[in-house]
Amino acid sequence: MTRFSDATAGRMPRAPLSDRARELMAVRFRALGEPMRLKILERLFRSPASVGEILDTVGGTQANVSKHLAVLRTGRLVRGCKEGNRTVYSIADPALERLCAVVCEAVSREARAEAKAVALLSPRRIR
Amino acid sequence: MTRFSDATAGRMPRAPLSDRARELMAVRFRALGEPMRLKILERLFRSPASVGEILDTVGGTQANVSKHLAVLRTGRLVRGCKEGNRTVYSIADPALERLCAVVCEAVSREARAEAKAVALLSPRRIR
DNA sequence: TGACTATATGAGTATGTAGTTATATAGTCA
DNA sequence: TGACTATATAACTACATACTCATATAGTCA
Repeated sequence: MTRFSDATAGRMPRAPLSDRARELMAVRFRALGEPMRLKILERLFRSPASVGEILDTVGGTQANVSKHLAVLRTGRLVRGCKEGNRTVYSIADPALERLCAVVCEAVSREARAEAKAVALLSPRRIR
Repeated sequence: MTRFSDATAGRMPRAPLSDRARELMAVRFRALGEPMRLKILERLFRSPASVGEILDTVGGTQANVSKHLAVLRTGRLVRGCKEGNRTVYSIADPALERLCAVVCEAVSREARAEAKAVALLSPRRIR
């Protein structure tokens, strides 16, 4: 079996990961690496929703959203549950929102830092 | 400026993100979505290292590693520092290891769950 | 200076993937 | 049953990106 054994809270294991483990991690990160999919997740963080409801929030075509949901399913980030006619999607891993929030904050912090740097370079240039 | 304002610890902001914010997040996640790059980061979690040292650990061609490092730089996950002849790379964001560890553990957990499920389906089948 | 070392980058190829339109599948309701 | 609704998938196009090989850039050391 794949060696994942010595993962420790907040730190990466001391032993190198297996190729398989890195591959699975990459699938998951790749699934998060697309704005439309982040938008879909953002919707699902609020509450579970059917494809139609997601579509109302994020826009785009039904086929496209459906395919993005397939990617998210494959990465095990969301789970789809048939309810009669519809499929209701929900977040599969409770750690996911925190994960996104961490990156969201990092990006936000840097954007602010950059804005400040620009302001210092050209003070009062924009009225 | 881009609106990132109301990020909160561990939760995503209640207000929808801007397209720009989602784009920046996606760049970062995409940078993590590649096994070779995860391998490089794994090396850098241990300590800063020059391209040559990274190359010794992760293998592959110099050109390829160099390009992966460029992607990681663009995503602001690592930082390169010229030291004479060499460029020494290090992790740019201290939150990064935790981020990877969270995903590593999630993947690990599911791999174990799946292994157990398989074992239940075919008990004692493999001697 | 010239030979050497370390790193980055360009060109080219192969593969992946986001998006579209059209269609298939499957549940509901008359 | 047939019409309708909700979702998934196939075929296609356009574009991105991982990799390779070759070359450029820039520092070191004789």
